Amino acid sequence: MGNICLVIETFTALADPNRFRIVEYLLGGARSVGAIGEALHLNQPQVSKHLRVLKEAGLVDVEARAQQRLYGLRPEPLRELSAWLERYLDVWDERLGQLDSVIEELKAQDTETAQPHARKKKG
Amino acid sequence: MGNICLVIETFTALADPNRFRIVEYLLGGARSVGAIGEALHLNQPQVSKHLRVLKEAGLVDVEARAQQRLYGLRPEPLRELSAWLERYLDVWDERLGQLDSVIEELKAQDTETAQPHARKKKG
DNA sequence: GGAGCATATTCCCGTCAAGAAATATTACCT
DNA sequence: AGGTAATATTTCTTGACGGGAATATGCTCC
Repeated sequence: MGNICLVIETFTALADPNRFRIVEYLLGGARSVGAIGEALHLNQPQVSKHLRVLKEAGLVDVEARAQQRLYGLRPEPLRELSAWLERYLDVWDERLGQLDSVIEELKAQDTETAQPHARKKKG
Repeated sequence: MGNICLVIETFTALADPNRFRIVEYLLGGARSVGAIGEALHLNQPQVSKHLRVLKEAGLVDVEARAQQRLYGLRPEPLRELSAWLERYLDVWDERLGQLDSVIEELKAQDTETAQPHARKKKG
């Protein structure tokens, strides 16, 4: 299980609309601070500050290129998020499965009257 | 593509540690307000307020049971979140694939000197 | 219908974070 | 080294949010 605090930090970082837009924009590839600001109509200090938060959350990393810095996405936090999410999706799928088995059981009981040949899945 | 604002709303709702804890707790099944407060050491008004936010984000729903109300998780927002996430994971897997093909290409160029028999993948 | 429990809402306060403008830092070029 | 472009940081203000206490609503049972 990945550390929970990191997931919350990811949520916090992505809860801000402008940071979310930055991340979405960076999905197209690493970009400079100026390019981000121009594309998203944000002034430069805002972009730098948001990138700072994203960097502290591990969502982006920097690569110096001449006098500008390219920010690009880092997969790790969203992979952790995915791992966290999976626990929930699994539980729901499981519950669906239980529902299925209940349905199956009902069907089995139906056919049981016709043919004495039913099986149960779980113990 | 699910609506983006909903994903941000999900992030916002889960960015608060106590709301996050509530959601984690509810993964074990629907619980009453009092049970949540007792389990997580939160006083009742806080729990109600956090549940309100979670409900407005669609993360929980309520079922009245006698004089108490049972709050349970709703799968939809986290499924949407999963769909959003998949775009990112796909891109990264894709890039890994490209990296693989680059490596393959380099290998091919290596063998090209030995045997004149190399192939390229992409046009 | 009143008593009592479970939950929801309101009010107030402290804190924190985002936005804007100005300034500081860094790196490249000549 | 000075000039300039790109980025980072600071300061300030303001609005939003969480926590606590008190109060309001709703439901059940007698």
